[in-house]
Amino acid sequence: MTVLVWFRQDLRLTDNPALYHACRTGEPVIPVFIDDPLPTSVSQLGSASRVWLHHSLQALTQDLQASGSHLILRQGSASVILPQLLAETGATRLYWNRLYDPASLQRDRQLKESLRQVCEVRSFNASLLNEPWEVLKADGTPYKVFTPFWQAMLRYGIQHQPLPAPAQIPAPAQVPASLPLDSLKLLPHIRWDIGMMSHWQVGERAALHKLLNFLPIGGKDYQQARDLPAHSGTSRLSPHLHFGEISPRQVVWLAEQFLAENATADSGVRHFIREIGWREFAWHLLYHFPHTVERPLDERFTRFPWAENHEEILIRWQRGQTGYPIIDAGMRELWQTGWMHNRVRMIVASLLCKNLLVPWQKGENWFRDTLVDADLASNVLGWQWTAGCGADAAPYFRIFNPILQSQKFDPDGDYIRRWVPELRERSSKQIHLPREPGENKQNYPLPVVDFKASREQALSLFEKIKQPSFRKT
DNA sequence: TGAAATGTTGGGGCG
DNA sequence: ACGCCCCAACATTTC
Repeated sequence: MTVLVWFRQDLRLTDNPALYHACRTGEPVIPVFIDDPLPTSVSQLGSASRVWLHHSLQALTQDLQASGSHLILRQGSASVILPQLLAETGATRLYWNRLYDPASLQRDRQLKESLRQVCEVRSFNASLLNEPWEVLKADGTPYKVFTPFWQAMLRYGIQHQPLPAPAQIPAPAQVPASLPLDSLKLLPHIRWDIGMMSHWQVGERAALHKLLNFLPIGGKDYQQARDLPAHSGTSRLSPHLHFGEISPRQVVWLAEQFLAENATADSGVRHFIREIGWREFAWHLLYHFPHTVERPLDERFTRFPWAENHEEILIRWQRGQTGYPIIDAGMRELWQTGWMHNRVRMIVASLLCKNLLVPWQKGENWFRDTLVDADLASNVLGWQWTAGCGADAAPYFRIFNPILQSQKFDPDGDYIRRWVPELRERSSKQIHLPREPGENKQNYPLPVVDFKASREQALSLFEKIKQPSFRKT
């Protein structure tokens, strides 16, 4: 009698339903992680995420060890590995926490179906406040607008208090063989990961620490501070949430608790909780509209005339060589740290889609490969929102002016100075502006596109597809 | 979770 | 004192 707990993106011991219920059986528990290259590219982890995963697995291994348990690592298709492990260990139960991306959903459904013959299979919700199918409009259809969705979610509430970490995890008499972590080859050959990871502390304990430090300080005027990329006004919890080092339920629970204990805490904390709501909304949408991973939710955009030959332009954008200081700062922050401030994500995305007319999927792919948080649903929501083809999307005419945005949200230019050293000498007034053609600044490129002209071009192109679609949505 | 163009108002300089 | 112009500052509308 043994329980297999299949870890995926729930790399924590606290509030981990699969692990919790496994321990409650009183039987020996075998935690396992499988590096499973899923067949669809959209489910593959990006390179930055794989680096994070390496460290997160390391942390999980240690935490499990402290509880008397051992994480088993395997590589290959889960539909092959799991039956093997069940046979090998004689386990009679298999527990996991659900994933909600289309490919994992399909795979897990099939697995559940087939393995049910040989053992008890149970799955749990560990990564969302509520199941994506639980909160629906009165007519039973999914929400497409955030505010009513979030109001309904708040009314519905969080159904359970976060679960405690098991005090002790019973180990089997015989621990199955495990691959060494290094053999999963999650780290790159050229060790660019070292610089990136110097910005982060990985693991469940680090995540909790970060949240508890953020609430009292960051909660103060979060609403304004979160828009200033030069300040650490955001929680930076996204990668921890992505790998389940902390659960959204814990985040909301602890934030609510903080509010209850600090009557004077301003609405910043509540606004922060609302951001967790956006993550929830993203998964709600992706669950109900799985095709939006690759195709626009708004069908009219399938006929949008994106630029054909955009390879070189895309590369300039990726490398942070567009000649727009705020854009280049953001893209370089992403490259160097695996993360970008949310306000800047919107600005760089707007430039790519609306001024450079590069299909949003190209930007989405780049973010997916370079972000340590790389959350499929949030990423897709964000890019479709920017392109104007998603749910609750920015109207097509909403085009960010990178200079105005820079002046507004990085008024002293500190963020630009941090990531674009070529411009450090510039005054706070000058630093937002592209290089003038005559300006002697050979190490900083001229702007990749004329903002005003490209804006007008985009407006006229968007105008053409504006007619309502005939298809009912 | 816009930007730019256009419209309106009101204070101050000045003849 | 008054009209006139200029132009911020703000509001509205258009893209």
